[in-house]
Amino acid sequence: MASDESRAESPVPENRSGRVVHVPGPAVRRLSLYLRELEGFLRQQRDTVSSLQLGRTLGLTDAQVRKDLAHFGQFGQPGVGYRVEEMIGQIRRILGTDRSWRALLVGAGNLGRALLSYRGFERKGFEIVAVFDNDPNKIGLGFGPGLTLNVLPLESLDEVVGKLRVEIAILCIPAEVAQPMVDRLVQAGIRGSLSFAPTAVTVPAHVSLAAVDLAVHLEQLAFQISAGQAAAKPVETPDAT
Amino acid sequence: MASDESRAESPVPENRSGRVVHVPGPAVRRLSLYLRELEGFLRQQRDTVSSLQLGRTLGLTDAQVRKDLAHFGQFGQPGVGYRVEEMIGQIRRILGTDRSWRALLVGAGNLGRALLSYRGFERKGFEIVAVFDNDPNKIGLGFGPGLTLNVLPLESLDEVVGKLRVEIAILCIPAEVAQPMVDRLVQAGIRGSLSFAPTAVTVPAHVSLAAVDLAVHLEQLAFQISAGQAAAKPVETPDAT
DNA sequence: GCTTGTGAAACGTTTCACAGCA
DNA sequence: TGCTGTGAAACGTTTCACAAGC
Repeated sequence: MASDESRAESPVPENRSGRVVHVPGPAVRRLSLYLRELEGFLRQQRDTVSSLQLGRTLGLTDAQVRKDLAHFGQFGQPGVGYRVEEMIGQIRRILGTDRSWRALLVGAGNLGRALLSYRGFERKGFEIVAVFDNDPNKIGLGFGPGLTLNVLPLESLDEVVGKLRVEIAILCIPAEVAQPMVDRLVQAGIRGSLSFAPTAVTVPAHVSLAAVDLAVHLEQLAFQISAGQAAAKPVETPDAT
Repeated sequence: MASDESRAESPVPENRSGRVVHVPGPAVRRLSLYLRELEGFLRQQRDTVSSLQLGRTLGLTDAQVRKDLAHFGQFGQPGVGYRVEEMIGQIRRILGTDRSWRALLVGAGNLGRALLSYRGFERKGFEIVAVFDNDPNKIGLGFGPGLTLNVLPLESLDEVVGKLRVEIAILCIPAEVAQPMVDRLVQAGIRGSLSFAPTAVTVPAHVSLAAVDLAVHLEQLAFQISAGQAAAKPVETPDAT
């Protein structure tokens, strides 16, 4: 699910010197945001950006930006800033999106359809290579942007994961069936899941999980509106297991 | 957007004694998860739960659960735990979802359609009362579960927000138009926005913002898979402005 | 015996402030 | 002068451990 807490406790990548260091989970989460901003600067033909500029629209201080990036190496030039193109490449490498990932989608409902038609995933390096559903009426239907994907029955799941070397599963299924489905996917060899089911799900230690609960985000908004004067800093709302 | 760091810096609610206290942002985010778990326990006819049971599937310690809840008052009974029904009511009250919220949706694309057809929002107290789009071909089309909502032109936005007293906007629109649309919604009197546009957005201090960037969550997954051995704790992935 | 609520300690993250480089 | 990288300080969150209540 997509809601909350989250100690995405950062694993232990290595920095330029090859030393293995601890990287704060929050820093890793911000990396994706820096990348998104940098891609925007690239479209504006900017060659370099300073930490101040990079943090501005994200509501982050320049010091925060520098600290975050410094966890992974020394990328900036004093007096100049960070080279936009180089930094994009570096962050992609760090996040592991400098190559493409094969994903499958489980649940050919409205949300699944919406995700399939969204081109943003491909641009970021994620390719949805198969769609599954347990509804016999949906099997075989064309799906996705060019209706090039046929909805497959769950029976073929193991086979497809193996043959197509699928590493990531995206779950757009009801809460009640989320845990068993994740278990089955793990069994099939999936290495990570992005779940949109509004329920907690657990996975073995060698498998990764991200969860997005859309209702949780609305609840956070309600809280901010009624209890506070809104978030002090911009928030990319977190989700938890 | 829904991705990113996020200091959803917790506003300053008051606890049972009426004292205004600081509540950690992460604790507020977890409140939604506790609520979701509690609703599950309620369906199982459970009368009470202990902090240990409540935290288990969320990957949280019992101490964490108790500390979080204690920020808002004393709800538990030593030796017994928390009364499920009462706790649900308390958390709803704290989050502000003990009443219903009117929301509008901007962007009648695939994602917008998926969100509209999702009944989970209503159950949580959020009612989508209007849908807008800038595409003339979509104006007037029936939308939503019973096709009861007609897509409206943006010209009528101010009027609708005022007449229907809409407080929350849900944005399913392209990145390029997200900031101007948010500005316009704020102008119209909206108090909070949930944005799915893959871009940073800023709002004035009196307005709340939650942002969910679906691609960001996949990137975090890629990082966990390639750099780490997965998240140490379950994660409801956060999003940021 | 079981479980809460809570100070105090441990731990983690962010901010500060500045030396050093372009 | 402008900006990075980074120790050290400040701050925030989580964990511990235990007294008190059911």
